[in-house]
Amino acid sequence: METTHRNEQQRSADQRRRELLEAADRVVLRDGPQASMNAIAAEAGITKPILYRHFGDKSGLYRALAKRHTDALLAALQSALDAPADRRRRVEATLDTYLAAIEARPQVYRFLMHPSEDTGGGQQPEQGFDTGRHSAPVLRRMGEELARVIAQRVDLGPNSEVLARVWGHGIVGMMHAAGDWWLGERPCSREDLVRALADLLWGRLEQVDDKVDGPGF
Amino acid sequence: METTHRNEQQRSADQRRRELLEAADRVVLRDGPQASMNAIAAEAGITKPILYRHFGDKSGLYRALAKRHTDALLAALQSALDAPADRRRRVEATLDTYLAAIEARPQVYRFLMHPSEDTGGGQQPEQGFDTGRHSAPVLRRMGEELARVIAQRVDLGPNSEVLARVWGHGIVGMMHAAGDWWLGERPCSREDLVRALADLLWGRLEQVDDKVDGPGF
DNA sequence: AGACTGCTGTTACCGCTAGTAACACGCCGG
DNA sequence: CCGGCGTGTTACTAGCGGTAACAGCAGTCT
Repeated sequence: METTHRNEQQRSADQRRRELLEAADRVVLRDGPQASMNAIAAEAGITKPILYRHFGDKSGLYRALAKRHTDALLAALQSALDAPADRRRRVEATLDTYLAAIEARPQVYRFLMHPSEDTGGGQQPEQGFDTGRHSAPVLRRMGEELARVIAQRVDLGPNSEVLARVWGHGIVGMMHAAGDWWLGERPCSREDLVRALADLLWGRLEQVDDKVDGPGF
Repeated sequence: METTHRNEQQRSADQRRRELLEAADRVVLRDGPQASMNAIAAEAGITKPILYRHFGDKSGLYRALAKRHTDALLAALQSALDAPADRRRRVEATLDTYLAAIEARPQVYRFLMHPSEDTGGGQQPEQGFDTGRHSAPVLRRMGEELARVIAQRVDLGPNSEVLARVWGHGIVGMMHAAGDWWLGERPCSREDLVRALADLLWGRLEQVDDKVDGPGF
């Protein structure tokens, strides 16, 4: 029967794909985001063209690889965001979830934060200089998700949609940059960092007093 | 005289270096951050080994190139940060300065935001997985500068130093992420974006009301 | 049976990259 | 005249992403 054959083939292909992704995961965790296709193929016990048949090109493989981790991280953040508690506690829980994730597996974090890798190869001169677009896809998705939650739960008045998206991306960027710096220098505990960031979001920048010996304003 | 000769040589070398940097600048502006050493050498009218004698390797050239732009951007931000006005206006002016800069020259912005390019070449397997460290140097410098200004002008109570650095890097990350997203989608005017971000920093997240039809909290 | 199709896998290659070794010219002080 | 020094070149290596061309093995159709 043809359909059965097709299904078996399809199942086998999907299974193969999963195996390849797991092998790629191991190599990326070991060698960092610049792991070569050759190394990944060797880890999977095969050769390069098979990888290319499955994923098209390197960025295809990396996108598939990133999607798994991104989905997992976003699910964790969603559950923190949906916890039954007041807003301050939910914000702190979300920050802590993100920071705990990057603390637990910095290599995965580093891989996820790499931007789209551009065109990589050397053929097309990529004539059209596309604007900005430096951030990693995971940050975009987190920003959009947070914007959705903000717009859904909070009354921001007119222009609420755009305002929510600004805040979503801004807060995600704040979390990311502070987390990246903290991960490199470890200047304080995770709890302290969470509290400091939540304080910042809670308007302490407005409330704190000027220093009396400051430069006059 | 030997010293005269030496000085002339030195002056000439410095001038040459500046010429090379300007050529590299043109190529990076045209081809993006993945501009090749060959292309840069051709633009400068010379060949590769000279570039390598001047800058060591690609990341050396890129660091020298980035330093110029970073210094210029930081100087502009400093003057906005030092303007004689109240704190809210200074914050808005600083945000607007940054956003205007990335809006005016997105290619430069994109180049600056590229992280350290790792080891690039293929020699060392980079066995020791260094932690995080994804952010571009310009973001680190901006974060540290802002932290310095905050710690100097604002009274944050105990642990003020660490707190100021958290806020510095966090605010810079917020500005960067929101700016990157805005530059790609242009969902609103620059003034609107500045106001939205300043509002966020000014504690509106605390003040806004829950939506009455929200999921119950 | 035999030809055909589709999938998996290989080897061998292309053009590109970063980076380097080795050699050639000019200019200056001894 | 000659040995150093700085400037420049050509020609090369090793590795990368990506691909063409081919080999073997299933199952299907005539």
